[in-house]
Amino acid sequence: MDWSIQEIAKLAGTTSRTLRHYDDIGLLAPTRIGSNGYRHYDDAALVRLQRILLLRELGLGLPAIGEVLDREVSAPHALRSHLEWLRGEQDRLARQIASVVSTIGALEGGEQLMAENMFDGFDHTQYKEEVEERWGKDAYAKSDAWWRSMSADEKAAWQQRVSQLSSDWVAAFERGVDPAGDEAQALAQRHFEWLRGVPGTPGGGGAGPSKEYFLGLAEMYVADERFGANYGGQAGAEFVRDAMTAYAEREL
Amino acid sequence: MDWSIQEIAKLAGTTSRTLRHYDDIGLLAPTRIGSNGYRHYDDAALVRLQRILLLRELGLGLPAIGEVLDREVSAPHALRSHLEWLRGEQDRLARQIASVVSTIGALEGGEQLMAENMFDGFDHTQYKEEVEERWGKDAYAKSDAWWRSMSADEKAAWQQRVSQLSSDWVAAFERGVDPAGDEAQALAQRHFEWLRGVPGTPGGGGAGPSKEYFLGLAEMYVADERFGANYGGQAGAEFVRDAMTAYAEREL
DNA sequence: GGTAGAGGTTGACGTGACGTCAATGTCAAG
DNA sequence: CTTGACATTGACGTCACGTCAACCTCTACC
Repeated sequence: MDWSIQEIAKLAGTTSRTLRHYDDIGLLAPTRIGSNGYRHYDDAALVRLQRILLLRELGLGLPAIGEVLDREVSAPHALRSHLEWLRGEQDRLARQIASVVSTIGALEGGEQLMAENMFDGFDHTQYKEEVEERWGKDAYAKSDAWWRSMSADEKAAWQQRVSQLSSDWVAAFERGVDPAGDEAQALAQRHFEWLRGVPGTPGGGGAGPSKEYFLGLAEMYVADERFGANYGGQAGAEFVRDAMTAYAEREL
Repeated sequence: MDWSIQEIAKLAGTTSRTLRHYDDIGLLAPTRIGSNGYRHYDDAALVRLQRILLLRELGLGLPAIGEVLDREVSAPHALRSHLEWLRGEQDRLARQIASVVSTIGALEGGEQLMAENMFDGFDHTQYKEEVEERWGKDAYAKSDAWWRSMSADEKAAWQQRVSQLSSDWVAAFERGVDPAGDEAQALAQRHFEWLRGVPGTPGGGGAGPSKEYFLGLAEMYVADERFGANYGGQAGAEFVRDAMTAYAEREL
């Protein structure tokens, strides 16, 4: 049982380059090195190599594989934490796919690739037509002009406030508070006040948004997945909508 | 509208390092570079940056983003091919998760991390206890001794034959042939002849495997997800099983 | 003994999208 | 003048190798 590097590579279904790499990083040393520098492997090395490749196919990283084979951690333990990461990746992919699908749909519906994230990560201007139809033709233009008129400092401060509001929403949602309770209603009020500060939204700069606009916006948040992404997922957006709806019914 | 690199980074929710990177790769050049070398950006750059970040969140690569923004390809087209990729990744992850789960289960059931891939990517020796119980105590030992007695060349040739058989199975499955038809039955026969060449399997080296062993093996292929992975997935394993079962009923 | 040809070696670059120093220059404020 | 915040370029590290490049070794054949 004495194989050259190519032989053992073929036996295990990998390449000699990979074996040299495993030697370099100390994962699998050759059994013996000839006086000519050639690497030689025996059957114990083949077994170790096949275990390496088995774990590699499961997606483990080479350092983690080394720890398992050298008994520093148990295989089930390593696999279980690896499993968490795999599931996390799967979730991330699922969300990304949903976003891509919805974006393709929006683009094919004739919408433009708009700049997002100016207001709250949710591009209100994306709904230009809808907004114009419902609240007047110059809403978008006014909003845009207002934004462009701000200094860099003002914009940064604005964004700071926006992201604070957003993360407070997420925190409340994750703690599982009641959308109709005091805490969520206080957030809804802040959201209302915030909208009052945005010209281009009906009521912006004045008395604040109308009940209909506020309710419509809440529904749009749920309808567009990209908003949800900034508010803790679809369920987060629904939480925000419920709180906003309750607020509107009570106060507006 | 003239921002420093830090200012525009904050506005868009990214870092100055990222902006320098985008400049380096030609994705987003600063609007103006001062005599001191400082980068400056205007609102057109901000819009472009935000589009970049939007597409980046969907998972597109920076070169692909550049092509979309420079109108070399349409956004829906780019997104659709990206979507294929994402779905492929999702499938790969799902299979990997299934394998990890099954491996954890096997390990916790007291089994060892065995070397696979010696015979057909499916480690028959993993079923040592089952094999011993059903076909005699020395089956595993004989198989192991036989394998170790081969020269490197013989082993490589063996693996070549094995992988040829495997890929022929996959090809037949993917073409959707009838498991009970001539083509699949010819493959089942080759599988039978192949098993006859494996000592340690009942009938190996002699008249060939028994009907019960052949049927049991076919069921094991379906039961273990790792076998399926080498034969075109779960459905592939089922196809192989059906063909083998039909063969056994007809010929053995 | 010369010469292919197959196979071995080390060394180094490339992949993707930046994070993270390191060394150094610039600018406004006190 | 000093301090501190911010700017620059340059270069390494990430992960698991693929892919040359330049060179050495072994076997087979004429």
